[in-house]
Amino acid sequence: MDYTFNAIEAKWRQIWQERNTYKVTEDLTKPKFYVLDMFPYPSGAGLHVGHPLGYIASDIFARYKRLKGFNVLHPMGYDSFGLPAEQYAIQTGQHPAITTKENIARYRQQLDLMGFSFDWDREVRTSDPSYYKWTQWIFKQLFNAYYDLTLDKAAPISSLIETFEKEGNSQVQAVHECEQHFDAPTWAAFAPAEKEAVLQQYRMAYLAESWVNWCPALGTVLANDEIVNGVSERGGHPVEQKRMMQWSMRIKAYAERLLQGLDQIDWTDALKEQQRNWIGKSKGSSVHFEVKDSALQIEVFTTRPDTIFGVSFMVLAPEHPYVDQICTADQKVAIEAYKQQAALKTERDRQADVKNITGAFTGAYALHPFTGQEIPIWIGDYVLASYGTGAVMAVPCGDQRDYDFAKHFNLPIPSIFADQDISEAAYTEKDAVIANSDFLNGLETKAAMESAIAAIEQKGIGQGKTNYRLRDAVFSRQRYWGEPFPVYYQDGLPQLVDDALLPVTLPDVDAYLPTEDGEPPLARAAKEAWSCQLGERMEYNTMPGWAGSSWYFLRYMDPHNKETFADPEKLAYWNQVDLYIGGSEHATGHLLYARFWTKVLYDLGFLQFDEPFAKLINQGMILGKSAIAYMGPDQKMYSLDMLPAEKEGFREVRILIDLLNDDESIQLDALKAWQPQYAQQEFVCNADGKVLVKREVDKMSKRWYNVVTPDDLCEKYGADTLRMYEMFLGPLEQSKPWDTKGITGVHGFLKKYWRLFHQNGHFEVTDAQPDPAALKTLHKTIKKLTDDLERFSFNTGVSSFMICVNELTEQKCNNRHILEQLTILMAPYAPHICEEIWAQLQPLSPSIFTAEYPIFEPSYLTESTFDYPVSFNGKMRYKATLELSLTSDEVKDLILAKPETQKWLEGKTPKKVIVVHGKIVNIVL
RNA sequence: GCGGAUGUGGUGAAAUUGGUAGACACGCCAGACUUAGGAUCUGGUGCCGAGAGGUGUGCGGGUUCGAGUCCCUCCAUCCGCACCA
Repeated sequence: MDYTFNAIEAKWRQIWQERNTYKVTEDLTKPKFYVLDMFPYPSGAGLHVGHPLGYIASDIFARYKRLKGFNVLHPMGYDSFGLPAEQYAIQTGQHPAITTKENIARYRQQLDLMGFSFDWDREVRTSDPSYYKWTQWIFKQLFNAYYDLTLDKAAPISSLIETFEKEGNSQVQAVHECEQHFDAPTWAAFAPAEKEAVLQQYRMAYLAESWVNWCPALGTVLANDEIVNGVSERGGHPVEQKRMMQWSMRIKAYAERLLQGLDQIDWTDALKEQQRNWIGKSKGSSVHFEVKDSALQIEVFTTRPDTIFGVSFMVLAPEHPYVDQICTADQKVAIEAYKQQAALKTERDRQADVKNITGAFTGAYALHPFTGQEIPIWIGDYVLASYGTGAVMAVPCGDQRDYDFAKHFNLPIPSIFADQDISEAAYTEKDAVIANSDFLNGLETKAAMESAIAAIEQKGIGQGKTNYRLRDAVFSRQRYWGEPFPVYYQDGLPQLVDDALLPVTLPDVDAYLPTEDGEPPLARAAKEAWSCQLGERMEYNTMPGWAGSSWYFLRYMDPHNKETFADPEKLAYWNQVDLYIGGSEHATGHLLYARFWTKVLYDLGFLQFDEPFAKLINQGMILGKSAIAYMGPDQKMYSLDMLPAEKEGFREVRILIDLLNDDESIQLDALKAWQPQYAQQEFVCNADGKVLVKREVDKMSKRWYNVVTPDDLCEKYGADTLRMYEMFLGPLEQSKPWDTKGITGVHGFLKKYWRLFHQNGHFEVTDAQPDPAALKTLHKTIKKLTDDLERFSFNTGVSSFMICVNELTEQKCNNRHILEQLTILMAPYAPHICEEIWAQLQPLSPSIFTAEYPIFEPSYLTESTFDYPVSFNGKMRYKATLELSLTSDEVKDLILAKPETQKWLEGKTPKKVIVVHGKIVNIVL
């Protein structure tokens, strides 16, 4: 009987669906386990073999946990708002909802082919109104919250308003940007617009004018992580800085907790380090410098307060608000010229141009807070307006950029480090002894910092301070295909739409582009196209892509709830995601925002956990191997081995990898039929009459013609083979090029497994007592497999199955007990074939996933003897089989008496003999 | 520049606590069976060497009876951040 994988897989896919095998409900009698994949954006290209890699791993783990008796939540859905569908809509006029629906159908079909154990009843789509109703609701909670520093958590804005009414804002400890101080009567006297303007500076979700990355070609604002090398990630359009009224999220308030929280979760160091980097905590001190002949004080932030006596000038960012006020009349022209020059440069140019030192003198001087010395104030574009206070105290002897600036403009470089040479470069290490610094003299960095901060605080000119690089996240986009805000404007003030009117559904528009006067696409919607129409107008912006993905893992717990985003009891039952698998490209985007929202929801009492993902694994990317052919100047296509040494005039063309034979030669007729430009193609063949191509590793993508789809492989080898092969390729975390060649090995293995049950043309197992050799093989495999799964080593798991089947074949084992246990072990990896075998073994059982996971019994592995490797000076020479009951001394004597030992001793007396019981013998000569 | 990861046969890789380097596969070589095979089976396969043997985990050093694994210097590749005060 042959292994007819196509028929078997189709059969079980249907049965699982009919029986709803993978449906899961809350079950308090079982421990829960939540296995989550990063849900995909359903693109028009469909899935390639790289996408399912993580899904296969998580599916294996989910099935394993289920067999182990856990109640496993393993859902899937779609991150279905996004730019590609909108771009397609702009080009074709087709509503993005239609495109999205079609793409989802295709994804579903492909995912089903792979035999995943998702509970599809829990599917979520971020673009579905029943889902984004709750995204809007969460936005409202953020709007109605502020960060209370005394409680160190988010709290309702209503309690802040109460405080304002009682005592104004002078005693309020909160994260805010409000410069204004007011008492209760003043607050009461504020007009509604004034009150709202104040509140906006406290709200977690707030409207403010901010510098944004504006992409004119796309007509929208982009987040930092949507920009790659200064151009938009999608489309590669230029991006410029622009000041605009935007919704933002006060994520900065959570900087410290987002940092601390990393210690509680099991993620890779690489990923944690990326988040730490992004949050960018630095400790130091603020210092105020008085400006000579002026009431102004310039505040700087420094991480090296110990070097304060080394300050010889100050540098402000060209955009710093004080520049115009302090600039002297005779420097006005130079400063204006420099400011204009700096403004012309895009942020990208400013970054690229590290070598060029530019700046201008304002003519003004600051006074050193300790020495009273006059310090020239310069402006320079190496100081960023958006970080710290937009001003630095320059310590040229201790900072290389300050040093370069000083050298370039001939500013003094006083030394404050004992015995350090600063004639060539700044001394940036933190291990020098401070000198020429009054009360800091003779101190080392750490002590000097402490006493400098103490002195600064005592003088009242600053204080010890922690700074974060993390910026508040811009939350509005001028796009169509995203969540509408639950916001309208009344007297120009933003107001929330009442819960009863949610969701505010996406209105139809006549075109998916900004309006003539630059308003977002939603401004095109007719009044009656809106599901509700309040105030003067609705908010025309939509939410960014990360809105829906910041909480989808919560909705899976209770996807159909109409009363709340998820029932508190269900949230409590499923709790954190126990295992999250996805790509590392989301390190500073999605994974940070999801943690942020989780913490806010926790603070507001909606969740019982404040970290969403307890353990996270990044799967590596599967790369494609492009086929590169060479076109000569004569327009002929040359075989790789027929290229002349001089390749002048030759160009590389990528051709579809499906047109290749196994020996990397082109199927010439197929190429001619592929694209019209090759219909009449002539070739320069090699001696074998072939045209060979070069293979190069690229990202797997349609545009490189190197895509391999899971569909073809499922058809040819079956989903079980593909699942196992993807795992067999190597460690999950590692990126690797896709190579289909090895798949026959895995396919052959499944056939060999099948043959264990079908030796005489029909299914046959014996019920006899299993023999010790088979039991040993089985239990060795149980132990190895379980260990491998617990450390997510899926590739070595597959090897263990191969070893097991090889050994059982060798032993001619067709014992029911042994093969049944093996089948359960293998079911997470190859569910279809194992379910089919199981149905033969246990006809009354509804599914192999109701079986019990095999229990490892160590006694089957106990041995009475051991093959001791005997090594001389650490080099293994021969093996000696000895009883394990022997003591180390007895082993030593027996080994020394062996003729092989005498041979290798070459007449010498061993200096030392090391016996590690049950491991090794080493003889030192 | 800073941070992180990786480096082992012709190829993908394994070696979990310092204890037989190269498991398991692919490929290749030889053979069996077959009208035929992209089927199946058997044997071999790190490199050098006829062999005995030597040698071998990016380079160089160290610790150890013993190092792919621990420590130090350097090199290469990939990823992230980057004028962050």
